Amino acid sequence: MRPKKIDNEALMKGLTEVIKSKGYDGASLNDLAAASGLKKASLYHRFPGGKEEITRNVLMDIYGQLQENVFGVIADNTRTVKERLSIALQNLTEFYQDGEAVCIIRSLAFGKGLALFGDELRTTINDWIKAFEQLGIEIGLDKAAANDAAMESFIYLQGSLVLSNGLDSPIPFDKALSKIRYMYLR
Amino acid sequence: MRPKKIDNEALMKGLTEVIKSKGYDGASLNDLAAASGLKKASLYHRFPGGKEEITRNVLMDIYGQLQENVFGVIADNTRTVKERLSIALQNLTEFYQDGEAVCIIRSLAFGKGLALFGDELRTTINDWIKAFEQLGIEIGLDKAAANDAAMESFIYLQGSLVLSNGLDSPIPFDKALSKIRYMYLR
DNA sequence: GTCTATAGCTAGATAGAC
DNA sequence: GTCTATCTAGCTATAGAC
Repeated sequence: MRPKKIDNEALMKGLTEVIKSKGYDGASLNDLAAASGLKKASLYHRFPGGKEEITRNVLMDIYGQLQENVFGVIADNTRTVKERLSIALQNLTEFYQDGEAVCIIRSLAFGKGLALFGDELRTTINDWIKAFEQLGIEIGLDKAAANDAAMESFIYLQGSLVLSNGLDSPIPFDKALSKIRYMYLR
Repeated sequence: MRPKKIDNEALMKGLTEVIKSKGYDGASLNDLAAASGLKKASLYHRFPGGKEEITRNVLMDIYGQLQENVFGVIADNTRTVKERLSIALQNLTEFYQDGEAVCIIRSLAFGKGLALFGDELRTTINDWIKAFEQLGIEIGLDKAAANDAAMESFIYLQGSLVLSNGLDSPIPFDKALSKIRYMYLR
């Protein structure tokens, strides 16, 4: 087996950057090739399903990162609620580059993206809800209130990213994370 | 001057539908022509600037609708705050089809859309903030708190639409509008 | 003002050499 | 495993008849 010119990690990093910033329709294979360091034909060797397979892999990669750095942290009951929240929110801040980055869930949740990746998107969103719901129960909320709070945390994150992206300001994102923290530490 | 086959209102309606649901990159001139009832070349006669001009017109049209049905209603101090909120939120419910519709602000707030229409998007968002900020001041909030509440209302709307779109459920959108109402009527 | 026809280009995707 | 070269389809945009 011939060694890979670009290892999987570097490859996914370049591909993810393009898909996140340009969206599914806006990202061309030329863009993806340029950002990954491979030629188009080589991308097809790695991902025979083309752009759709590339995007699905990017989405699952991000799903894995969220599981490890957010959902998993939130669920780790060897730490206090406060510690878990601090780590998870810090990881989210890095993940979304202080509100500068676009969330792939949002950029795929309409048009062709929703049709192609709706199942994966719903899984990711539901995992978010489940993780924060459980955290709500731990601080004493009943099931319904915990579900409300979990949805609210997701809404804060997504809405503040739209606002921070649109106004080109990190402030809404930063404030939204503070509000999420406050929801669970009050 | 030869009469138009499709009047401006019907034309904008078809174009808006496509841009909103498919986004700037996802909407092709064939899509736009099919939805508008005109052929591609006729669209260029009406909009010499092509897809960019079409999208800018759609965006400004929506901006006008928001001004009339939301910002203007919110600012109409011949009515009580409660009345104004009820009408504006009802109009938003129709505008976003109970959470089924995609918000064009969100679908344009990244990639090529943000580069091309960033100014118009910022204007629209800032007008939203200003309208709700003024409403907050009317119910007794100080300037900073009113600004916070206004941003929060925008965040609730956008975030709940991402959630409702992603989960294909009207519930988050509906609850978010209730929360906005509650913020100003408590 | 709308149309058919088409130019010119870029998209996604594949064949086959190395 | 990666590349150059190429195919076909679709794209944005324009020319010119009616």
